[in-house]
Amino acid sequence: MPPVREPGAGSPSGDPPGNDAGSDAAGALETLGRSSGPASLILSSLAGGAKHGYALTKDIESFAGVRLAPGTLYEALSRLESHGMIEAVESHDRRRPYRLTTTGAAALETYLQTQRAVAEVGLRRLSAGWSPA
Amino acid sequence: MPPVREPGAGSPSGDPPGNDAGSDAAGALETLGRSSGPASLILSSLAGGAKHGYALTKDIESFAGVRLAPGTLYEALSRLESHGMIEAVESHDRRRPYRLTTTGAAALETYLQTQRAVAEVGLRRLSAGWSPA
DNA sequence: TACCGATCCATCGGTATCCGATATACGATG
DNA sequence: CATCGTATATCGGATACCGATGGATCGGTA
Repeated sequence: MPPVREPGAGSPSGDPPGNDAGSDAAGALETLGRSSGPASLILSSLAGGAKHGYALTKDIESFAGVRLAPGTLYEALSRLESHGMIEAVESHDRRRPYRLTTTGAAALETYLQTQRAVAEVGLRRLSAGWSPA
Repeated sequence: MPPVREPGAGSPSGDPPGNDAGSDAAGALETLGRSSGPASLILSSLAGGAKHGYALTKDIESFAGVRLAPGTLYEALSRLESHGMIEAVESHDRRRPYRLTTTGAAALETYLQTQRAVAEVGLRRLSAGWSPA
């Protein structure tokens, strides 16, 4: 994904139409889930330490206020694993914990920075007054 | 949506002021689109002024690096309109401009604040070191 | 004039994401 | 010993999202 820029700082036609190569971590995250909704929540949760599915559900609910349905959770989990963003941890009881990989951490960081920047653009526009000119 | 809180970690700057929205505007936004991907982008774009569909596509691409497919755009547009988040503006030429409503602006603000806070939780966890303890 | 690329709106079919319900099973608590 | 919280997994349904397609209009230029 190209860097976030706010128009007005004069960049006439700087955007190359050719899309990003897709080989970088941020692009990869975006292919996981249409809007990376559950995926980024799971990765953020695992950034706080390895957890199994049920613990993820509760952690995500506490820090984001979102309760992921079981289907959503396990599907996203296996998708993330097959993309090398997370990996399973050995266990002998019922639980199947997952851990963030280096790839996953890098992808998450880039993604969250973009998310935050985009949110700030919106908030800035709102406080500048959106009423009809 | 419940307030965002990070368990066990002090929040130095991620200080959401007493932001109980009072209305369920934020919750309503979340029902639009699975993860409010395109919807929040459209609303953020309109927060910068009324625009028609094509202009939205280009604006969103410039500030978020995301190109919305036509189908996605017009579907989201009519969904947002039917939920009272945006409204059509009179026009006599080809263009069909839309404008943010008060409801839409309120929902967007709450949503973006949550988004930013959630992103900051993830980033904080990442910089605290996610490697296995 | 004739052409052509950029602008502008809209619909359709396919697909994967997301969800809720359901099934199974273990451990503690009453 | 019944019930609740923990814990994982799968299935079917709904639909958001996407890409392709199809027009129509406008401005520039050869």
